[in-house]
This record gives sequence, structure tokens and C-alpha cells, in this order.
Amino acid sequence: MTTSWDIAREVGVTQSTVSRALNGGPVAEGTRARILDAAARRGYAVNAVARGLVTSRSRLVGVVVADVTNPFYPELIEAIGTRLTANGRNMLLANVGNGDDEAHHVKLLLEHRVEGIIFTSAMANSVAVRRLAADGFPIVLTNREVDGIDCDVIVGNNHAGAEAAAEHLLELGHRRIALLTGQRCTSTSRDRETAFKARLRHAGVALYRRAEAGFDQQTAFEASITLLSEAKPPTAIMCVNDLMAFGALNAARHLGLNVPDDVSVVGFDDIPMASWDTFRLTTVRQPLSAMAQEAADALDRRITSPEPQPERLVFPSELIVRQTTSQSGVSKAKGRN
Amino acid sequence: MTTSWDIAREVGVTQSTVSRALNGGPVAEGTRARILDAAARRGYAVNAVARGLVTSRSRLVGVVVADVTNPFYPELIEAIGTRLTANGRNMLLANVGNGDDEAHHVKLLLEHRVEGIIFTSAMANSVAVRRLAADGFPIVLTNREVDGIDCDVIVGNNHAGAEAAAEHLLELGHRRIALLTGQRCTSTSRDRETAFKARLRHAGVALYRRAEAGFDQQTAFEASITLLSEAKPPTAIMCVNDLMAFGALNAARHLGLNVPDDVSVVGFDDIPMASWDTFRLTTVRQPLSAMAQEAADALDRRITSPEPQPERLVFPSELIVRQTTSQSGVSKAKGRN
DNA sequence: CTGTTAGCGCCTTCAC
DNA sequence: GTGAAGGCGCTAACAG
Repeated sequence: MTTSWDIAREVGVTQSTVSRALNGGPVAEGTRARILDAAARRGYAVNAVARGLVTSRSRLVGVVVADVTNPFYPELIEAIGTRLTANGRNMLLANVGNGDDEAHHVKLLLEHRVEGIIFTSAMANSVAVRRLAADGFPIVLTNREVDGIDCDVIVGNNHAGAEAAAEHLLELGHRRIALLTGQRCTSTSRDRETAFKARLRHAGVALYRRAEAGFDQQTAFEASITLLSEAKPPTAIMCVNDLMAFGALNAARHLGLNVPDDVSVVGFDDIPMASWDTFRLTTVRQPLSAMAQEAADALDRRITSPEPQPERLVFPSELIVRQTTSQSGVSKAKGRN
Repeated sequence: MTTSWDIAREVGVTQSTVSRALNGGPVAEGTRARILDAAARRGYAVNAVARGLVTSRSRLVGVVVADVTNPFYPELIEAIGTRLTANGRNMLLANVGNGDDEAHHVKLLLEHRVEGIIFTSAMANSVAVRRLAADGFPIVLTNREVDGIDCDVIVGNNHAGAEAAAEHLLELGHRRIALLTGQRCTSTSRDRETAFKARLRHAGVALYRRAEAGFDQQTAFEASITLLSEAKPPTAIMCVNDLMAFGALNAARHLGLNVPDDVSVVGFDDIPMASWDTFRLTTVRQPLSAMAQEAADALDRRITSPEPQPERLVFPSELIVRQTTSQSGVSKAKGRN
């Protein structure tokens, strides 16, 4: 691998001149041209490792997600990645799965001296997040947040979204409403559940069933099968994310039930797939790309200049009514199938 | 940030002893314990940047994908990530989109001195890949390959898969068969197309239509709308990947057509979604996780010991018949809708 | 078993 | 505008 010394020797200047030339420092235009030329010809690429050691800025950012295979995260990853690249940084991706080894992954990121970390799926019990925040390490929480942590937070309006969903179901006449949640220790699941139930209660309706699944399709599918196999199944299932709603849809299909005639299904997030004709999912839209971009930018700001006050940004959410919801009780009228 | 000097001072030994203790070198168990303890208490994390500079092994691996939001890639990413982490490495993710700036992304990876790169979506015209291979830089191509490049290649059996799909359609009596391809300069699209057409020709059947889309849902949807809106639409659409098959399914649904009665659809890859009850997609299965793992391992081997001969591994593919394909010509019998 | 000594490749004052 | 020198935090001989 060619070093700046190599090209210095070739051009006949000092290594420090090469460094300056490459970084836009004060160098005679003639020498700069020769240096740039030599660098290009030899396919020279600055050694970010060495540079990072001296500048103590690695130009690396950690992004931790719970589950890349949940299509929600790629949406975030794409937007974050674009933004990061624009800012001249690279993304170290950590896929923590159930979160058991989040600490391990974070440690690895830290070893690589990432300049900051974006957590897209923090859990309430995440010690790593808590410690980093306490240490003043640049982190931003997006999608999920954690109570009592002093850092930038970019989330959607879970409260309003879940309320709108509840209202929608109520208006359609549903009374046997089931809620499919994710892991309890996540703010998304918890906040959406709380607001959803509150809105029902406000209308004098009690939640008919509550089932806890992972945030994935498979467990949601299984939970839905159980729910829909009851003697008196719910007429509507609210899911705390779209992937789980797909699981519910699959379960209905599996049991030969018609959506929305036999059962209505609502999701949350409005990932692109939700609008596919195969699903036409009624769901709560969150401006995912915008949130992700903002997360990347917020981290960038915090890295470059430790601001005084961390900010908590809540992006608006909006109910998108498509075709997985309909009036309750139409099933018998039209007959099954 | 605490350095090894800090903990050396605290414990009362030299910095090099600390280094040894941390790396499992020969150190008295007593001192090691005290060092490890101090390190833990101060939340010490080795500076991988400094370590990388001296060892010239960054423990970083680049993974470049064409489009994270194509659910195919997250499958790969997950498996690769797991494997990488097991090998004590981290993944620098590069999402190159249409591939225009692949060179730029690769340069960034190189600057960070990744020890190797896994290309999951190389294009035939990728100069970066070609140059890296020529330079003997550790790379492995998976999913897509590039002709005339001397490096490890891990792919599925596109030939056999596409042939099996063609045979299946032929056996079902289809004669008006359309093929939905991806960008021409990709081995996956090209190989699948070639084998598919060859099998048809062998049966004396000419391809009825050919449409080129991106590898994404949207363009496949649009192309399918066009195909299915013809006066005499194809009775079957073969897609070079599952995401495009979903696009075709969506298009059929959009036009009020029934799959498989009105039109059969076949995909390629068998990503988990394909088996969802909403899709029940007939497709060609490729052992994605196994391939991804093998790619990670192959890269690992090549990094640790530059082997003599790069190997080209072809994983078996297998037609999975689900419910998006049926006998041609049943549509009229049952009537539309 | 532990301390001493060189750098790894680059940026950055500080002189000139 | 350019050169010289120091050092980022760590590993890896080499002594002892």
C-alpha cells in the first residue's frame, strides 16, 4: 500500500507537504497538482487508521439495529447511510438481534472509536446506552427511546398514531379489539399500547385481547393464529408495527379468513411494503426517511460541536386508511370466504 | 478515554505488560487479574485504531450491497454479520444503490483499511472490483459474479434454478411466457435469463415477452402492469428475483387479476417472505444464509492466509412450488375474478 | 515474567 | 510555501 511518504519521495517534497496538499492546506498550486497526480496514478488512499490515531476522529459511526431482516430497519439504514456518506463518514453496522449481546456489540464499536452511535432499537434495560449517555459520548436514539437518558432523541408520535388507530377502529364499530405488542421493554410498543388502550377506555371499550410477540412476522403470525382460532375471535387486531401486521394478515389468510370482512388489521410505521397491492395495509405512517436523516444529522452536530441541550424531536404520525380495515360485523352478511 | 498507559500507571506496571495481559500474552496470573480488573473498572476499550495502525489489521470488513431495502440483502447481511462478529470482525456497510458511486464507496472502505470486501452485487462493468482483484486484495463475490476475475466466488446455481422454473411452467402448459429481468450487466439476471430461454427453446417455445426492470418492486410492478395490460397478456411471468415477483403479484392484484388462475408468477431466491401465506410464491430456493456464511468464511480464510487458488463455489438451487403457478388456460374455465 | 525500545502513517505545530 | 520533529495508542521484538 502506498503511503504519503511514497508519493512525497516521488514528487520530491516532504511527507508533510503531501499531507497538506491532500487536505487542502496552503501549498503552491504547482506542487499540489503534481502531488494529486501522483496520488491518483498510484491509487493512493489516505490511511484513515493512521489519520484517526492522530486526529482522534475515526470518521466512523456505529448504527445498531435490532433486526436487519425487519424491513423497517433497512429503511432507516438506507437514509442514515446516505446522510453519513454525505458527511464523509462510514457506517459500522451492528445487528444485535434480541439484544442479549448489545453490550458486546457496543464495545466493539467503541474499540473502533466510532465518533458516535445511533441506536435504532434501544431497550429500557440497556445499560450500554445509559452508560454512554452518562459519559457524554455522542449518541442519538431514534425510533425507540429510553426514559431518563440525556441525549438526542428522534421519534415518531406514537401517542397520536396509536390514538388515531384506536379511533378508526372504534368508528368502524369494532368492540372486540385485540392488541399485538412487541417486547415490553421498548418504548415503541409500550407507548403505542398505552395510548391505544387509553383511547379505547375513553370510549368505554376494554381491550378484548392482548398478545405479546417479538417484533417479527413469525411470532406475530403464531399469536394471531391463536387469537383468530378462538371461539369468539377479535374483529380487529392492532399491531405495533407493520411486520407484525403482515404476520396477522398471513394468519388470517392461513385460516381462510377474509381481511377486512372477517377481521380488520392495523399496522404501524407504514413501511413501503404496506402500500403494496398485496397488502393495502391500514397503518400509521411515520416519516421514516426524514427521521433517519435527522438522526444522522443530529449525531453529526453533536459530534462536531457538543451542544448545550440535547433535543427530543417528535415527528408527526398520520393514520393511512387502506383496505385491511372495515366496519365490524359485515362478515356474516357477506358470508365467509 | 482511558489508554493502556492509564491502567499501567494505576496497576504499577509497564504499558507493554498491560498490552500483553489484554492479548493473552505471557503474564503472571496475579498481575493479569489486577490489570483486567482495572480495565473493567475504568471501562477500558482497546483502541482498535492504534492497534490497527501497528498490526495493519483493522479487523474491519467491507460489505457492499446494491440496495438494503431489497429484503434479499438483509438476509445476506445478517448471516455475514454474525459470522464476522464470531471471527472478531466488524462490518462496514456500503449501500451503493444503482452502482454509480461504487468506486467512491470502495475508496472509502479502502481508506479505512478494511481487510477485505464482500461484494454482494458486483456488476460486470465494475472497475473497482476488477482492480482490487488484480491487486490481490482480498475480495469475495457472492450472489453476483463477474467474468474473468480471479477471486473467490460464492453463488447459487442460477442455471439449474432457471431451468427448473422454465420446465415447471412448460409442464403446466404455459406457452405465452414473459421474463422480467434485472439490469443486464449482472450475472444473476443474465445467467437466469440465458438458462431460462435455453430451456424454453429446447421445448420449441419462444419467449413471449421480455421486460427489463431494476431488481426492485416498483419497476417490476410497472413492467408487469404493461405486460398484463396487453390484449393477449402472458399466462406466466418469470421474475429473476422474489422482490420482482412480488411486484408482478401486486400488479396482478392491482388489475384485478387472479394469481395463479389468470397468470402464474415465479420468483427466484426464496427469501423468507416468499413463503408467507399472503404470497405463497413459487420460486427457486437458494441457501442464502449458507452462502453468506461461506462468503464470510472464504474472505476470512483469504485474509488470514492468502491461499493458492481462489475457489468458485456453486450452491444448489431448488424449485419450490407453492401457489402462484397453475395450469395454463384454467382462467376462462373458472371465469375471471 | 516484565521492562525498554522502535516504529505503524499521518497531522500539526514550529521554524525557516 | 515548505521542511523538520513530535506524537497519537498500541504491538512486537529484544533484552534482562
